[in-house]
Amino acid sequence: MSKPPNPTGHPTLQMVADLAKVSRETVSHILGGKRTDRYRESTRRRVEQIARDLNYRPHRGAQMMKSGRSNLIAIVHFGAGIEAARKTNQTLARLLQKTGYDYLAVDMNWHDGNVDRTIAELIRSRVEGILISHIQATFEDEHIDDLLRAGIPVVLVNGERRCNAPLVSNNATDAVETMTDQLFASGNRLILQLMEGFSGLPTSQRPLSWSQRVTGFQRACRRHGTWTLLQEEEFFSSWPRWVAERGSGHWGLTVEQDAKLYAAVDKPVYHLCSRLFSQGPLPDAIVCRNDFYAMEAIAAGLEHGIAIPQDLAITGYDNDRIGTFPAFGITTAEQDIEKICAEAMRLLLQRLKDPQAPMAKEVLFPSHVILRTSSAAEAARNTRPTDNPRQKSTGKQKPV
Amino acid sequence: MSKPPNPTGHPTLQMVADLAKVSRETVSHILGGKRTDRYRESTRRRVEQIARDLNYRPHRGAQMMKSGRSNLIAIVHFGAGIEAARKTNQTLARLLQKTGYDYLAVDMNWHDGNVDRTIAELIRSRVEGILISHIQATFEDEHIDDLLRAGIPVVLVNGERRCNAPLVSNNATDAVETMTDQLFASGNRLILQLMEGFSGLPTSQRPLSWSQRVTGFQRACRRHGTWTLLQEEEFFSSWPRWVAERGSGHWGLTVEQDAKLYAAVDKPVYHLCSRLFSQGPLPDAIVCRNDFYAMEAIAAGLEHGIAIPQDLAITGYDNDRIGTFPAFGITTAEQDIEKICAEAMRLLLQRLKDPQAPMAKEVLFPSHVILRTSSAAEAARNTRPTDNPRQKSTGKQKPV
DNA sequence: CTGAAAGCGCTTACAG
DNA sequence: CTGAAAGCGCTTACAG
Repeated sequence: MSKPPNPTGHPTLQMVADLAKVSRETVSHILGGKRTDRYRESTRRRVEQIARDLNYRPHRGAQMMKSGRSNLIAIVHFGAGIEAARKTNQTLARLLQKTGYDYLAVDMNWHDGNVDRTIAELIRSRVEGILISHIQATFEDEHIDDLLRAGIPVVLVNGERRCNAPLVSNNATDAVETMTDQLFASGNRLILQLMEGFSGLPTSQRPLSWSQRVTGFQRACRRHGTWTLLQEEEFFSSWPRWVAERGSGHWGLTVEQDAKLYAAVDKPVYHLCSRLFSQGPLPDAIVCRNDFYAMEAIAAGLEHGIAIPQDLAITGYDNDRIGTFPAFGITTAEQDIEKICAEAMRLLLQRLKDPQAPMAKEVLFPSHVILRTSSAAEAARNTRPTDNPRQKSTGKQKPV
Repeated sequence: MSKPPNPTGHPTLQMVADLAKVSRETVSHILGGKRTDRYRESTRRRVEQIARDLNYRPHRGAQMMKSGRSNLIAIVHFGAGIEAARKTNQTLARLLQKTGYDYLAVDMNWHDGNVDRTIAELIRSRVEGILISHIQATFEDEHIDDLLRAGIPVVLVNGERRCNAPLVSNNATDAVETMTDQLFASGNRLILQLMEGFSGLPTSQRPLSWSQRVTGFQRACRRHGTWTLLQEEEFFSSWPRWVAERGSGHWGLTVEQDAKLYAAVDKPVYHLCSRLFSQGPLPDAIVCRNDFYAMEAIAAGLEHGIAIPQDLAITGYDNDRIGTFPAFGITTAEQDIEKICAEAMRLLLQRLKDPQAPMAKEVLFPSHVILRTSSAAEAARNTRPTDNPRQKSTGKQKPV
């Protein structure tokens, strides 16, 4: 039976069927690519042509309801200000396309921090699985549990641990250890690592990315000398003593900054470095959490006439585009995003196929160190006048 | 009649109704917040409690189908590598939440450049309206028409024009004119503007953001002296002559770079500047398309021992975070993203309410110039040794 | 104040 | 090879 156009004006399967003089079922089969052998070539072509002419698109809601599934996997992310996060999301999307699933992108930064609302929405959309990329603190264990209770499997990609969901991520430990090793090997004796702090929280409960970086740094420091953990204020008050001891050994200091300062877009590393650079003396090197923060240190250095790496070596993490300019040449580490995403996808698909299957709780892939000029690890640095806090330099990079 | 849990395991309205000993309709009304006055307080509370206990979420597909609408507006964007784009998307999302619509975020960068597939998906999801943020060349007039033909209104936000869809954007003309004016007023005589080229395309058909920037630059140049448009190779071959004429007037040159080079993440401005800085002589100032490219010029300058602004002034656009560090201090312009997004939203809602209503084709909001140190517009520059291409500098910023 | 019924647009198992 | 029928999970207009 023919029908008038529906209120939203979108053509329906019925309209295509009427025009083609076949039943709706036939159209559904032909357009869905199922049982195409059952129909005459001429029928098939007629139906396809009419669907095209009408600009017919199946109604996703109706398909979902009838087939009992959404065919949808959600990629939940938290903005994409960091290049590595952007690449992760894109890679996940690309891999997902090959699986035949459609995907829903959910940017938590667009949701006014209302995690509950987002979760309700994901369940409402009946997504069949969820990949959470670079999870942030606002997304807590209970939120994951809400999803799992709704029968939706969750895999965490490249971020922190959460109870009851497997995590596939990079392991920064070895890369940071290698970079720190190189710094000591190049003759640096007093090295700072700048990290966000979590006052009160026992070290064992710190986020994974924090522990990895600190552990890597710590290992290299202990191999060459001594490692110490300091709060920012402790650091500034004890700094002259560390400098005085520089000659007598190798020292690595992890400095914890105020977590709130660090999380806000408030240039925590720039501020610490500015204070340090203007009162001096300088450390030999600074190990930063990522390239973004390394750039803050470089900017502070430029402002205070401190040349990288002549006066001070710097390392980052994540291989951001900004670090590739020779003027900055940030020594960094690159994650194997392709492998990480592929493994995350594999775990999710496996769980979708068999919800009971045993599954790894955590899979970590090592990162690859990229040596550039900022760490001066390639060409050992010249002897330098030490402990001159305000020494000027040319601002010109040594040719590589 | 009671039912077994459905295959996907999600609780249904029926289950809530059964447990509450009421009909499905009652549950629908109560949970939907409609006609709450019709039911006893006790019924309402019982139903709500049971829904919560079951973790019931309505099936979006079923709601869509029954109500005949999706209540969904899509925000289509193209990655968010640029901070201004990120802010635009977030602002749109925030404003959308106030309207009662849900939204669907579609990142075109996740779609392997397959615009047709994305459009099919948007129609399939029966979105009721679409906001396209920072539209790129791959999304063409015909794509917009496909959406309009499906009865879905489209509003373009902060990007380029497309036939048949209104555009709400910023107008860079005045801001670029102001920045260029300031450069001339500070004593600069030979100024370059670096832009992506569109070889063959008549100037009138260039993208809006191109025309605005070039027009603004042109106006300031014409007021102070002469303006010329050059292709990159023409520029390099004629450069010595321009330098020779510097003393005799004020000159503005817009240099068109290879569009493909410019679009790819291949540091076009960095490469041009490196070539220019290594062969010299220097211009007095360079006007860049945005802060991102201004940073490329600064990086090239640092590499070649050219200090900003002592040896060369630079301006950008879009007020990116990187430009706020005193070491870079990029003079820039900031869009009124809040106003732009609010107006775009207004247009879309108006069209949704009345598809026939007459509507502005284009609404442009001026940008606000932010003077920083890179343009040396605040403190007139010192007299400088001209035409010394490899002159070294301290790399240290003048204190502001 | 409450409930029975119709139906949105599809897909699939089944009958012919 | 093709079609009639059932039904997914909701909402709404309507009857009581």
